[in-house]
Amino acid sequence: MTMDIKIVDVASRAGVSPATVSRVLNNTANVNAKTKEKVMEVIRELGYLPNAAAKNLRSQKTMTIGVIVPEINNSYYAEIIKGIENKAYAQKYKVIICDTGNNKEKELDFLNLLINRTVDSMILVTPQLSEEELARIVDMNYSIGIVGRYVGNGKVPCVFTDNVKFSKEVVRHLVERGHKEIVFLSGYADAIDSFERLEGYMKALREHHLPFLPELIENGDFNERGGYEAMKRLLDKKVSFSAVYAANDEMALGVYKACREFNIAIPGQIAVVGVDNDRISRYITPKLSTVSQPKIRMGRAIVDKILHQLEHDSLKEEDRVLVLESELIVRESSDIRL
Amino acid sequence: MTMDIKIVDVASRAGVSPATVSRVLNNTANVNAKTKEKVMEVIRELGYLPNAAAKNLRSQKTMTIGVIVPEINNSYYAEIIKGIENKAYAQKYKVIICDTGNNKEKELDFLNLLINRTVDSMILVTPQLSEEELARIVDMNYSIGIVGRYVGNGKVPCVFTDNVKFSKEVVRHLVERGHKEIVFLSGYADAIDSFERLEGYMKALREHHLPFLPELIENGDFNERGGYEAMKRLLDKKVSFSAVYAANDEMALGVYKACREFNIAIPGQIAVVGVDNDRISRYITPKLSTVSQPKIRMGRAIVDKILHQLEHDSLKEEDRVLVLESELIVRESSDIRL
DNA sequence: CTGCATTGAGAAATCGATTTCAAGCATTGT
DNA sequence: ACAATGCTTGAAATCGATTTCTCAATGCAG
Repeated sequence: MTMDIKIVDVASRAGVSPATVSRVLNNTANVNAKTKEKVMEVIRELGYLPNAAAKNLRSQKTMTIGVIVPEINNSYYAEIIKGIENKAYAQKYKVIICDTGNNKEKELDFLNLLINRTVDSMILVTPQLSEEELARIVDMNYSIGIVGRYVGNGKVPCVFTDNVKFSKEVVRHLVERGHKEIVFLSGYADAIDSFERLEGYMKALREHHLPFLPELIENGDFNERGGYEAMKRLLDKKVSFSAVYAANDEMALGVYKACREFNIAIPGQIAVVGVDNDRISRYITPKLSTVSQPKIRMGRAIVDKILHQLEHDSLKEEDRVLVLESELIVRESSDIRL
Repeated sequence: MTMDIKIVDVASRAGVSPATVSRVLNNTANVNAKTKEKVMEVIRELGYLPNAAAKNLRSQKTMTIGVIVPEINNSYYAEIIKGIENKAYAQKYKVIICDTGNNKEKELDFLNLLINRTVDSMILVTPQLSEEELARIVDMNYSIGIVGRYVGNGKVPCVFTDNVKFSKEVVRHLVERGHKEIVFLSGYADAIDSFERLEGYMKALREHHLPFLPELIENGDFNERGGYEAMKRLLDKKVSFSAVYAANDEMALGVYKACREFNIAIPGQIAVVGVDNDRISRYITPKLSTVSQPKIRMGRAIVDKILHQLEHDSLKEEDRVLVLESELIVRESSDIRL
């Protein structure tokens, strides 16, 4: 064990009381300039750093926020985390992470860090919890923030992109390229993102006076494999279609794989569009059209809101919800006139 | 503010002293079965969780480890973090992360969390710090672990793959395919990985009785752009070569880009091999030959060693260092006879 | 039935900071 | 010259758990 240096050590060496050292350290009251100088000198000399646990206990703050993501090794979440960490660090906060691996148990367990005061606030990225479950936490006056979905509760800051809006844009783009039979490849059927993207898809169809054909909807799981299998089921069904809108790039990769296997040309025979602007979308052949979301900015933004709320104990409703713009990036996989 | 439940609340409600509640909670001494049952019931009833700061302060432990990586949104580091987080969680530890963005200042600053006892241990992934700097920390009896490079100091657990060994394998593979003039694209010239990969490259040349030509070495920065520019410099120099061994996949992507621009066929005119088995390497055309490292396992392994050392206050030398096997994956970009 | 070991549980000390309370001293105004 | 005010500072309380110390009650052997 290291023999750590404590505030009393600094105090006695500087010939003052611990209270004074604390005052110098935190600039929390006037201290004679000379005394202050002496104390600071001793602090430097001994390389003193205040014990975190003691500080946390007394101040009832930890300067730490927790982040819960489904999968940390997925560029979408990794970038959001980067945004969160960078902003947090700039505000002197630390970040504890939890990779749930889509395990709701772990998500719930991790929320205990909020209750036992390990963290001051918790950011949930596309949580599995329902609105009611979130509400219960907030009602106990714990601070949480959500990334990736809208939350009705008037106290929960949230940051996300408008799934409905960009989905409509994707469909419009495909329609403009002459497509009339467009498949929608959903993610988890119960995920809010899937739902909203489907909603945008349907609204766009209506706006363009195209019929909604239920057989053109298939469920995946947001993973490559799910996209691959969904695509094979579609091909088996022998329904006719000329374009696929996959709820994310991962599933679009699955579509690519299936097409390669069945010798279907992209975009010659089938156009493909994904969502997320995963790095791979730019490198794969043909380059994948996709929707880019400002992931790092989303991370930074939620931290902003949470810390504002923590410090001011409130947030105006118009500041609570932030809808960030997403952008349709048309690349080779859909850029062809039918 | 929530009115948190404290141990005294549980105690009074159960008609016992806080000491007894603590004993029940931590199984640290005999408690009458009946009393114990009653206490546990009250704990469940009130949903009591012990305040973390108080616990940390008294027990001088935080059950938290810090992780410092250069870039969290880079699949290589993200996977290592995943391994760390998963293993840590299984052992009831939390993980605080730091994304330095290759900023040594931030790396040093973050190490203070070790000194102020925010974390029990710190894992550095390919740190910028020198052996001496690391030694200084360890000599003050702080616990650290290293991923991605060997450390001489007899107290620092480290986990890595043998750069020299797999570099020799890469060169052997290229030589077997008939290449004699092989470029080595280094990462940061001062990074340990660059150095060791270069060493392996040189040793392999010697073993195969090939001359070492300094003009075939170029420096990059481990990023795509660096690889791209290095490749252009090489082409400018008009030296002759038929293969490129890039110190990581990122730089190999840069090589791809340069080749596309100059209409050089891969692998027809130039073979390319990278390192890391980045997800993209499998999706890009032509598929990139690369070296895969067991990233998640590396993360899990370092946590194992650190916690063992924390608990037993020692580690046998043979347990301190772990060299994991890497695997050369030959794909299209190099799989052709010259 | 006495003496000694064992079990069970409370009172109080402790971890290392911050903050309140009170007081000493100097300065200013009348 | 004396009260009032402001500036510094230290002593002690506090945050909420864990752990040591102590002692009462019980069990068991002789």
